[in-house]
Amino acid sequence: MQYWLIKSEPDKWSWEQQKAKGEEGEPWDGIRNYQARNNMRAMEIGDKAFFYHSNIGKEVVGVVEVCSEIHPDPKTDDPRWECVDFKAVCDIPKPVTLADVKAEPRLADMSLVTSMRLSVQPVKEDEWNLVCEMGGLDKPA
DNA sequence: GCCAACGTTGGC
DNA sequence: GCCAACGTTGGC
Repeated sequence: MQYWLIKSEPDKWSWEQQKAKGEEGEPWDGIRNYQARNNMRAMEIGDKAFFYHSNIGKEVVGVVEVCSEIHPDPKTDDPRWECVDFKAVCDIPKPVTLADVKAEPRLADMSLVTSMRLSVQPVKEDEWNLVCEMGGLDKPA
């Protein structure tokens, strides 16, 4: 079981749209970065990820779960690009903003801070637990 | 809307 | 294989 963080501009694909898909989930297509794709290849069904709104909001708004194996990106014929599907798990009661993360010394090594532009990134277990706590979840998702 | 950071592409 | 040019991301 590993933890991740995925970014989306709410203009293009928002948390509300993700939740509306429910159990069916949604392919995380459109990733055109090798490191991000490699992270998706390392995912297993049942892994959890934070859903982060970039650009607008700049906050962690929800928790999703990997619900498919890696498969070709349906949006392109280029065989290099693959993706997994995510389904919504729960809201973050108090969204954790980028400013919150930067203000917390224990999160200084989080990829969100150190690899700002990476759109699919790993999250360490202690980081995961702390962000859950900051977000107002009683116990980590 | 600007611009810095950074990844990718392509010429040599 | 280097590196300049270019495109994209994402914070501000």
